[in-house]
Amino acid sequence: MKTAKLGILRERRDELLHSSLSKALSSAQNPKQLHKVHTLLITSGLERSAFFSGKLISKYAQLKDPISSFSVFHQLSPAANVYQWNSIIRALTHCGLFSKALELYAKMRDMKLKPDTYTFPSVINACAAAGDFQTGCVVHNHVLEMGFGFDLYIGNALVDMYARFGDLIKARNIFEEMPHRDIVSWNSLISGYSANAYWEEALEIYYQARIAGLKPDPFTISSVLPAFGGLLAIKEGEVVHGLVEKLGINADIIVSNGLLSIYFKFGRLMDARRVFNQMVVKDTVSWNTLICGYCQMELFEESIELFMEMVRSFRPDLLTITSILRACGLLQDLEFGKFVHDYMIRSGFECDVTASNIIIDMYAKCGDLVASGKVFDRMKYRDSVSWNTLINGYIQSGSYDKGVKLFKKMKMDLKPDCITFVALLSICTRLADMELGKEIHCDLAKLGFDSDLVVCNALVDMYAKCGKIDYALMVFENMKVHDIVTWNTVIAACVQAEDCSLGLRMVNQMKNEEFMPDMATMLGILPICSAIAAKRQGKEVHACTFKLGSESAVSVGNALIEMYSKCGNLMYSIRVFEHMKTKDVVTWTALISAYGMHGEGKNALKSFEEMLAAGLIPDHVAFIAIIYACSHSGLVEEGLAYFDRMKKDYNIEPSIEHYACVVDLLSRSGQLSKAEEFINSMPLKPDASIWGALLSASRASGDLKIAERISQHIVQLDFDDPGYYVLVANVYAALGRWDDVRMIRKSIKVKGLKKDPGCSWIEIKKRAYAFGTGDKFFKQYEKVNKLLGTLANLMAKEGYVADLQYALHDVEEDEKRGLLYGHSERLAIAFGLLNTEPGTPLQILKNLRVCGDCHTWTKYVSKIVKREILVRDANRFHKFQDGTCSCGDHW
DNA sequence: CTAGGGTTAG
Repeated sequence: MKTAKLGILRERRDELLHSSLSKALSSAQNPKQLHKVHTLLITSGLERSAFFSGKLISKYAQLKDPISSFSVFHQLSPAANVYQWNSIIRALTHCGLFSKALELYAKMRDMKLKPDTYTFPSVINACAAAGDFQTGCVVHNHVLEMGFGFDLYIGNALVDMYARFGDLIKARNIFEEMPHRDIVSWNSLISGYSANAYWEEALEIYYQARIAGLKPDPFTISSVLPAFGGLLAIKEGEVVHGLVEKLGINADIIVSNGLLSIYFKFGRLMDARRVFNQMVVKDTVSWNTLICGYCQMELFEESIELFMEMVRSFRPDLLTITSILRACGLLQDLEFGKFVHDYMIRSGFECDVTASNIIIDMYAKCGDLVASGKVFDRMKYRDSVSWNTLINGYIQSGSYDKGVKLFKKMKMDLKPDCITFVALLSICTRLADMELGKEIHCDLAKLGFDSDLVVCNALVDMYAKCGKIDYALMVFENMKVHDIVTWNTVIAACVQAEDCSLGLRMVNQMKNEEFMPDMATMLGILPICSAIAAKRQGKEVHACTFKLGSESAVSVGNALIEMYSKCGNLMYSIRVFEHMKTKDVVTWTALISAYGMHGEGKNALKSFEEMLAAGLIPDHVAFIAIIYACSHSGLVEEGLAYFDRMKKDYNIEPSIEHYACVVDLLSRSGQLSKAEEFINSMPLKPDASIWGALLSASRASGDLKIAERISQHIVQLDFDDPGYYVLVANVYAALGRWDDVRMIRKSIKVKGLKKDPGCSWIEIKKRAYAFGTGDKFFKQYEKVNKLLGTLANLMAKEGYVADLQYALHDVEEDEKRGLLYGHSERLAIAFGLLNTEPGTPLQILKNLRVCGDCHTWTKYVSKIVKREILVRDANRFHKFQDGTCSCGDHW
């Protein structure tokens, strides 16, 4: 009786002890309290009880003390039961000791202990977190073998694991086959898609969950927000923001941080700011997102101010520091950058690879490559980004050889990646060093990077800029996917190779593949339009710039000015110029050149002075433009004055192009001997362009004595441009020295040079018609020939006499006249007259300079047929009207 | 069992 009573009392006491210890255990907030409870458990002999040992293990893990967890477990084994094994595996996983957790799982199986459904979630979690795909699959098999495939928690863990491995197909399959799902299942899949940037899929699952009537929780929202951000789905993002308010989860810090982040991605600074200001609790991530967002919007000064504000109440972490270092680099604020670097070292973040990489970049952007190199050398571990960043730093500072050297060192240490090769190719491009380029091409092909889009784009660019358009096109043809940069590069390659028709075909092909042109595309197409005077396409591009909102970009405006002027519409050039809000030296130079081409020298002078008044400093190109403009309007004194001012006032050493312009200026105005004197007094060795300028002028003015002397100079120079040989041959032809003509023609052939055949174009009703010299094989040849005959008779009455020195073959006079008839611009003009309404102005394009006889001929035609005829030759525009030409014969 | 912020390039 007594013992029974005692027994009941003891039981009652044990119960009370048990429950109070249990309460104390779960409410322990810190290691100190926990150790106290642990001691009590030991003294009461409850430490190893199934209930308390498991709790202890978990509680230590919760307070991030895996060693104590393990020591509790260790005292139990080998007698530990499944519950205790589960606890230790979960504890180790929770504390990040994944391989240790997996080791224990394997040991548990070795001991023939049967895992239960509670074992697997943490084991799977450990595989996922450790990135151990193989073990993950093995564990998955165990799950199936044991018939746990339908367990909700295990299924959720598996979805998460495969998603982390990037195997979204498997994750999706498991998800689809789960007999029961909860919000965690949906969240795991959404987050898996989001983390792997499968934005559309993330949204698809999110909307499915919504349709299925699931209530989103903070996990759902923070997993789906990056997808809205990634797709720039502003409207939908705002809807989610509304939903967050409605669900009352706007106080969740991770949700708010997510909202903050997407508003920055949308470029909505004010909305981001509002989210941030309304946050009751902020953490380091909130501040980092804010600071980083300001950096993304290029508000670097403001981001540094925010950083200063942050440090008053928060301790910046590694990510704060790296964000701010990026800002320092982009601001080139070396001073502050050094300060932050120092702070980082003091905070013990120096060993972080990413942070060190950013520091290398920061110093490089600030131009201190020595400091970059020091940081690089001090790093214990380097990844490919470290190497790439330093290589790119050397490239930016122009130390290409150092970049190449570092690349060779890198190859001995680790595998270069596609970014490394892009950097190296840019070295080849900048140096136009194709030998190195080919070497790099081989290197990267061996590693399989020749299928990488960005690398291929860089290859196309490299070959094109090295002058090998055929290689560039070969790489392009072999590419499986293209992006907008591919097209822009290949279009630029065509421009570089002066193959306008190929360029236009590329533009069409690009449109066929439904690529939206961007600003770079426009800047690529405009020079093509300029070169072939494709005004219609040029106008289309102009319209496109409005659609893209890039019409106010300076570079676009500059290209438009050139395009309109080369297409013969000076007025539009001026209009574009006047509408530009910001104008740089290039803008003014484009306008000055436009006036120059159209023979409006006075306006060119005026513009030049206006440019100076606007406070811009002319560069060497601006001087070429103005001297050229003077030369084409016969403003000799003014041109010479600018040549002097360039040296005196702007300290620009004249280059060969400037000298060529001055020679042109003097000789066009008929001052041939002065030009020759000028050449002989030049400090630079005159090249073909210098002698050529004088020669063509002396031929035009009929001074064959000088022409002959100059020709000898040119022949002696022995260069590779066929144009000048043709010029010399023409002089000998005019002198009737046909043996010399034959000799020159032969030497062109021997050198393997090909002269550009004369060619003219005219556009009628959206179609371009091209005519070569002496062409007979076109549809309306008979009609054209008849019209030329009629015109010849009318002209003869007006006093026109053919200048036979421009017929360049050794034939009888009558035949010479016939040859002149066949000059391509005459064919084009006659064709134009036949196929347009009377009174319509004609616009002709010619690849070479107009010959003297054709110039005279066209003047007569303009008077006889009462038409305005605009001819663009290789140099400039000639506007023929009522028997005169706008060039005032200065062509 | 599920969530947020950082680096290099054409």
